[in-house]
Amino acid sequence: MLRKASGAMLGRCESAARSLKLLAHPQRLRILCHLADGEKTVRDLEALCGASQSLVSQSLARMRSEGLVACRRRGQFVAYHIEDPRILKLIVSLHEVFCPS
Amino acid sequence: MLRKASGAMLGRCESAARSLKLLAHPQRLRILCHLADGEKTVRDLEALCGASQSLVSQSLARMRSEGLVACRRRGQFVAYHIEDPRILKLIVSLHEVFCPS
DNA sequence: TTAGAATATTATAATATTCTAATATGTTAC
DNA sequence: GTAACATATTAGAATATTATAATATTCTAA
Repeated sequence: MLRKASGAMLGRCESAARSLKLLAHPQRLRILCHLADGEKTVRDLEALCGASQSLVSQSLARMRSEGLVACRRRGQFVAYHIEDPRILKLIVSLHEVFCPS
Repeated sequence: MLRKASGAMLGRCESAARSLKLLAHPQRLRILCHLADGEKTVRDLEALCGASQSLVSQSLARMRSEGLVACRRRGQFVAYHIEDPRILKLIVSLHEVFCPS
């Protein structure tokens, strides 16, 4: 018994895919994994991920514009955290699935 | 306390990102959601997703080449199913996160 | 206010992805 | 065999993504 996909399903897949696209990149995924561990500054993330300042900043900007992360200034630094609780849940799931202990 | 990302983490992010890239597309995500519901033929998926034969077949081929799905011939048809149990888990997680009941 | 460090932005070349159309292959029924 | 249907593959234009380099902004300390 095949039911045509509902409009709701189409929309949810669009939306989920848009978020997933941001996770589907090694650099951004690494950033999110580190943020899942707690707030980090751009500088921290550069060091943790071994990526250039520009790339880290661009990655964060893109994820910020989609509401995945948010930031606040801490003195000289800008500290980022995961803003969307759904993304945090996904990172946890990804860890369970891809990082068996 | 910042620890540099381990080599293992780098590798796992690469691998997870490679899989996620295949989920991060509305058309392919729809296909996977339908397959999570049970085996489907290419023809079924064309109808369910409202996509062209070529596109559905290409999408399936790409996911097949990465081991996400597998297929078997059923008479005149070819029926696909989710092959990688990790992908099935992810689809379930995505449903929990993006499709609140 | 100036220097220097941290972050953001912009432009761009290189590369990858997506979708469509055309064609090929495989299967069943006759 | 051939017709008709199901699936796969190929080629290609349109578009999107990525990483680097260069520059701009924002803050702090002196």
